[in-house]
Amino acid sequence: MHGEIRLRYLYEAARLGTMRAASDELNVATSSISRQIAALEKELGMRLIEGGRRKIKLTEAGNAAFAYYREMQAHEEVFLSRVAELRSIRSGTINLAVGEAFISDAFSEVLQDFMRRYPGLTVRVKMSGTNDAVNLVREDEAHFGLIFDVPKDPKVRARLTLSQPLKAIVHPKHELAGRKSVKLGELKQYSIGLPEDSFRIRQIVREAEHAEAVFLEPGLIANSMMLLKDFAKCGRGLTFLPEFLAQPQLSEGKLIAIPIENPVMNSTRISLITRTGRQVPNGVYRLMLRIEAHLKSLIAPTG
Amino acid sequence: MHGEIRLRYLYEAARLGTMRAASDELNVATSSISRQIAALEKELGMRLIEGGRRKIKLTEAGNAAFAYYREMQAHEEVFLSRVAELRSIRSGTINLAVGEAFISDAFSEVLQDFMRRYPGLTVRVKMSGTNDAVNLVREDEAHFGLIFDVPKDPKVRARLTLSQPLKAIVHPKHELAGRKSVKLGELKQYSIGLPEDSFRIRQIVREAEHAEAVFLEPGLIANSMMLLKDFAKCGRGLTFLPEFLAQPQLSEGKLIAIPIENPVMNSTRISLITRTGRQVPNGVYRLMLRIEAHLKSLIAPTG
DNA sequence: TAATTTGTTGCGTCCATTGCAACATCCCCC
DNA sequence: GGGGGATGTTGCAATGGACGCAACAAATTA
Repeated sequence: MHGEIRLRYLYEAARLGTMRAASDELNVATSSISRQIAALEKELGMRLIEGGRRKIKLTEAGNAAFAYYREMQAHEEVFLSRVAELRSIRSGTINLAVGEAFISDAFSEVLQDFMRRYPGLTVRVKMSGTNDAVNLVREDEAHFGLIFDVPKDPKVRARLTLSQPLKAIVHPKHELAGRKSVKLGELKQYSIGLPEDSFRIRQIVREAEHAEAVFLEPGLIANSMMLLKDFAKCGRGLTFLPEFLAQPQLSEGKLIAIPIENPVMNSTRISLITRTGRQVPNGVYRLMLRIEAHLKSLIAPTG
Repeated sequence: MHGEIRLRYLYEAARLGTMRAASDELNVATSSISRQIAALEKELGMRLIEGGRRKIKLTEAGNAAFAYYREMQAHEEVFLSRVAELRSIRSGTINLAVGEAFISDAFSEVLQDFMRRYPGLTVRVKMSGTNDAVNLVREDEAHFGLIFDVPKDPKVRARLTLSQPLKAIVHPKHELAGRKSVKLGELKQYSIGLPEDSFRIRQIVREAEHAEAVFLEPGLIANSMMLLKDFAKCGRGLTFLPEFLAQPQLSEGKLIAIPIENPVMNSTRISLITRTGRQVPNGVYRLMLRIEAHLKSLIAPTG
């Protein structure tokens, strides 16, 4: 039934007592009111108003229609206000896909700062491997993504790409601490912490190993960057991380980053990606700008 | 917004994944789908589907619209089934206005028998004075009414009118029990039970008293016919009731009805009334027929 | 009973929705 | 990497429903 107007007319007529009052209120001819109500009655196969009287009085079916319309009205109102909320960035959900390498103190600080500024916004962060993150972005499951790589998929575009070599991260008192750079082969003798196979970092390390025909035996395999960082921080061994991930500790001198003489490890980049051609909501756009600024400020002075 | 179709199209398109599938499902041109969705987006001032992709993917606002439509759909379904129920007499409410004189065992038996036959129907009985009952019928607050009178209001029509004189009701062992008839004046010496002033019966009795210049002092004033009947039944005194109200006891010989030699008391009638020109629902009509039959069967053999 | 108000019906008009067709774009598969 | 198929979008004409005006019937009020 396409009886939205029909119901509306019935409702107003019943509410105001006469069709003419309703027609006045709605700025339509009385005949329309009469016709639409009649049509609705025909459609439902029942009388909705008591016949043969002047003032409008609803039958039981009429009352049901009346109540139904009012309820529908309330729901519509809720819906519209929800849309209005969404339109004015004050509400909504931002879906964010971040690759393995981004969960750091500084990053969550940026996030929390943003959320403090837009209290109505919900930011949902999905941490996953780089590949998964790309998929999430391509399928519009995430508004944008942060990955430790540069996208090859044509459906995914990088808004920002920053060079971010993998470096050897060690404790200041570590044997290698003073070195300006190291070769991959030299590291065999040290205790090494590496992420799981599913992590892009691990794959890159593997590529580098392969290129130099070196095989590194990790002493620690973890699925948490934090854990690997802590592993280095307590001096037990070294790990490979993009510099920005260890930024605060590097500044404070609690950790040291040593460049690695290997083309693969040095050509890595991080990207902020969106689906090609996608127009993101306002709130999402702001968070994107914020994160871009953060990444630039973090990386520019360093590398 | 007259966006019922718009929402429907959006819903189907989202549900089926493509506009074409939706157009196929809905038997409309794909262009309509596209246009209506675009119109809805313009109306709401937001994008509802993710742009620049093949398969339809809803934005957050789109999801809100989707959920809204589904909910609305559910409500409509409920409404329609409610109407269907009402249409097939199986459900609904019958509003019944009965005057003072009708609350008897036999009457409630008829009612209960009817309700047993139509379990979905709700019968709401409003007992009141005759005047109130007439008003309820005139204002469509009651589908029909049973009154101890004949209506004078042109807006109210009597479907059935039966003569039903007020008689003196006494116990078989009462002093008057053997009499074929009595005059009003003779009753002064007996204990009499009468209803309250608001009852039509009382008014009629008062008219009769006035006509014969007699004043009856009631020993019992009650607002319950049942109570008055019991008053007579236990032999304490007499009361005035229309015969049919004491029917079962009269048949069983537990009470005796004595005609009164007074034109006012003998010209009283009961009526089944409806509002002039009103077309009553099917269920109501059946109950009406049932009650008419009951009244006729009750009264015809007696008088 | 006359006057006023209210709901209903006939007829011509207007606007939204539709279908068809051409087009731009995208995706898949060879 | 290039065609073939599918998808969404836009232009144009046609259809149909809602509308307004006006005359009418019914009912309430004076």
